[in-house]
Amino acid sequence: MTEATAEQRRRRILDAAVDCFAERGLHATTMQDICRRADTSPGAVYSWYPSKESIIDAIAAERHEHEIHLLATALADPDPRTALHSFLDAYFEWLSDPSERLRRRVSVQVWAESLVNDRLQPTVQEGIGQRSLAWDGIRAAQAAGAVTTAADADGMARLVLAVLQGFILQQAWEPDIDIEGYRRAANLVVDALAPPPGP
Amino acid sequence: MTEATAEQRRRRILDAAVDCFAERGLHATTMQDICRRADTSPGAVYSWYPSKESIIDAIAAERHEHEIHLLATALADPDPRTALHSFLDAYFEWLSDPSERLRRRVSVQVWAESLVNDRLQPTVQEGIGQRSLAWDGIRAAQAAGAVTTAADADGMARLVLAVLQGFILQQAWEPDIDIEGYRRAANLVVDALAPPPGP
Amino acid sequence: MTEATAEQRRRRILDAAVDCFAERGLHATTMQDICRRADTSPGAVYSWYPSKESIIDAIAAERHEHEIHLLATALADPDPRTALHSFLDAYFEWLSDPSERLRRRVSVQVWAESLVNDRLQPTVQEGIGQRSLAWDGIRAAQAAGAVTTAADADGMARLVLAVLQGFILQQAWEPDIDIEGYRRAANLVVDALAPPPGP
Amino acid sequence: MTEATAEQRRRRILDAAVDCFAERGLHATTMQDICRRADTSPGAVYSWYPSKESIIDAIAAERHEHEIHLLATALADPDPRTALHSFLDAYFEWLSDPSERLRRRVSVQVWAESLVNDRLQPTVQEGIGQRSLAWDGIRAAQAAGAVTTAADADGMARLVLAVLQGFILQQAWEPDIDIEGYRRAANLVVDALAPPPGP
DNA sequence: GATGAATGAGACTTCATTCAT
DNA sequence: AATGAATGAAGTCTCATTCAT
Repeated sequence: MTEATAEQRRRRILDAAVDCFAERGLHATTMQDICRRADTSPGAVYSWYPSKESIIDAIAAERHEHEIHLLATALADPDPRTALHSFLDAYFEWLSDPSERLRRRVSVQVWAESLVNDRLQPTVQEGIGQRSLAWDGIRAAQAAGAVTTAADADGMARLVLAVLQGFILQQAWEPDIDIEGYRRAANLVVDALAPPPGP
Repeated sequence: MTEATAEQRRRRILDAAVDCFAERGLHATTMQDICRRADTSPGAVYSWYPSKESIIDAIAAERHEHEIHLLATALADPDPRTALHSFLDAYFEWLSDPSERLRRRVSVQVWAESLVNDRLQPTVQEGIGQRSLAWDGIRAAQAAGAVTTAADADGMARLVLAVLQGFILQQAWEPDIDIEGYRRAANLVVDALAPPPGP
Repeated sequence: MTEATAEQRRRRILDAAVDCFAERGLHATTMQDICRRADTSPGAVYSWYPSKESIIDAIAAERHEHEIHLLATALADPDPRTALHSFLDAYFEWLSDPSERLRRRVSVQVWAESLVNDRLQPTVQEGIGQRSLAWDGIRAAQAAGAVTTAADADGMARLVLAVLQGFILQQAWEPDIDIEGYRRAANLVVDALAPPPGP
Repeated sequence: MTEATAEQRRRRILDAAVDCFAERGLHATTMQDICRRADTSPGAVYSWYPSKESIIDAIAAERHEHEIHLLATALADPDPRTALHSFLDAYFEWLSDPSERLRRRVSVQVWAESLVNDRLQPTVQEGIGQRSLAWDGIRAAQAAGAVTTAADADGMARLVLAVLQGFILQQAWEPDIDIEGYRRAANLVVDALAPPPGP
């Protein structure tokens, strides 16, 4: 069996799991549900993932990787003045992608799970990792005079992440939420922190 | 049995449940766990709450009531210029109360549960209710020229709530988070939306 | 619930388990089988024994206790000349008890299980314990000149136990085995080791 | 494929199975375990043995054949006076062979299995067969005046087998058991039954 | 002939809920 | 009104066996 086929099997299982978790939740979803949706058998699933937990882990890890990637890419922007805006732009693009909607719903559930499950803490709460990235970016921007020093970088990094986390939550609650309206409001925040260069 | 005694019984059960839910999560907590912590028996619990779900509902409802109260009180402020700041102040006071820490942890879990459980939607997502309150307040403030019109009230209302929701999440992850630092950053946001009256 | 009732419950479960184990074996017996035979539910069983393994352990322990008791009682005989015969008499009495037949069948299965399950080793192989008791008795008898010194006590202790273990096995295979015939042969052995006092 | 190659394949599978069964037991051993140890695939195994049970059967049969051979050879001894000793000598030689240790461990497990599995009864309990052989031998010896008639042949045959079965069990429990010591004790038994010719 | 991924029945165990005491 | 032993449906996971390649 080629690695490509293996990847395909894992992909199918993970996608099925995301569907189920989004629909019924992490705990109410049974392995049978996942099997049914992936159109396979328990044995087959267990040959790729050793437990239900490991499926949740894999989903969390994938999601985490994606977020780190988003942040790292944006902060690679050489101009600290625009890095924060770039990040927000990229993030909102993801938030606007309807095919990622289920994944975002699952994220909220993984947040909750990570509070009571040490296993997930390294992965999920390395939103801490995100924050530290954000923090670096903001400090660089402060040093460049691009970001206010009226609050410290740590608080601002958390704030920016909260603006996005809160939105993920609200969007999960109300799928038809007005993304653009929220985005405009969010940009006011970023402008407040990193005022766009004046005339 | 007087109503006062009854209230006391319910209180004990709910407090025990919050402890357990905060520690192990909504699903990993068993009724036995709750009984043990409340120092009572399953039968006794079931004579006050007809199901585990109803206990979760009661906790969610209590929490919801509290939030609505916080918001309503702040928005009762006759001066739209300061209402938003009042709200934030009151909210941060609650966020700083260590005895409420467990309750906040449970909130995150209830958020997740409400995504997959229609039963909780009216209660929890009436953050929608909150939002509508906030929205009213912000529109009033806009009308009074106290809040920018660069974004619409709905987006701003969501934003303010997101700033708080995101913080609840982050604080649940990191209990020792720097509240004051975050608060300063959050105030920058509110200032950006509702600039404090100039000289 | 009184301790007597509790004991009764455990007794019923253990007896049902012995029946099932004797009939189908340790592994082929399901918890459902045991429940059915004990006329109870899985939950009830699990409130007395935390696992299927623990039921096996309890049976092994009970059996072990009984054997130690048999041996200790016989060796309490102050006359080393007759102690060995007393022991054999008591043991054969047990071997002749038809109501203990199933228990003996289970013993054989526990022997096998103990070979691959560290958990049972202390209990089952403390046939070692038995042996050491037997060994003490035989040494005492040798010292008293009641037992030949043509072989050492350890080997003879093992031999006596083997004579009984082998018979348990053969009896499990052939329930209608001739006990008295075997007993006469076994007594020849003991006579060979501990010649009855001459005229 | 030559019969020699086929035999080699079966040999490898059986040897692997013995290793696994000795280590983990008949039931805890999976077909995968056997495949891994035999360095082959499930499909390959199934083309030689139609089921896991049939592997166990084959091992039991092999063992049985070996025992019958041992007994038959010894009883071929024309002198009834020495036949019993010959048998014991040959058997102890086998018991002393460390390369057969695992096989002896498996025997104990097969004993247990044969109690609950009709399939194995003909093979394993044809220790009955052994006994009948032993019985013939002993009766011949009794007739020749070489064996006491203080007990009947059946009981004595069982006794001799029990002495060996019990030792297999004890040796399985304690691999470092003192074989020679036991052997000396066992010889006392045989001497008791069949006193060596006097001077 | 060999491979090994897939199958799916069935095992052990948990836990929300009930009800006789 | 309280107790807590009992219930039993349902969940996760295993593994003997098959069959397309």
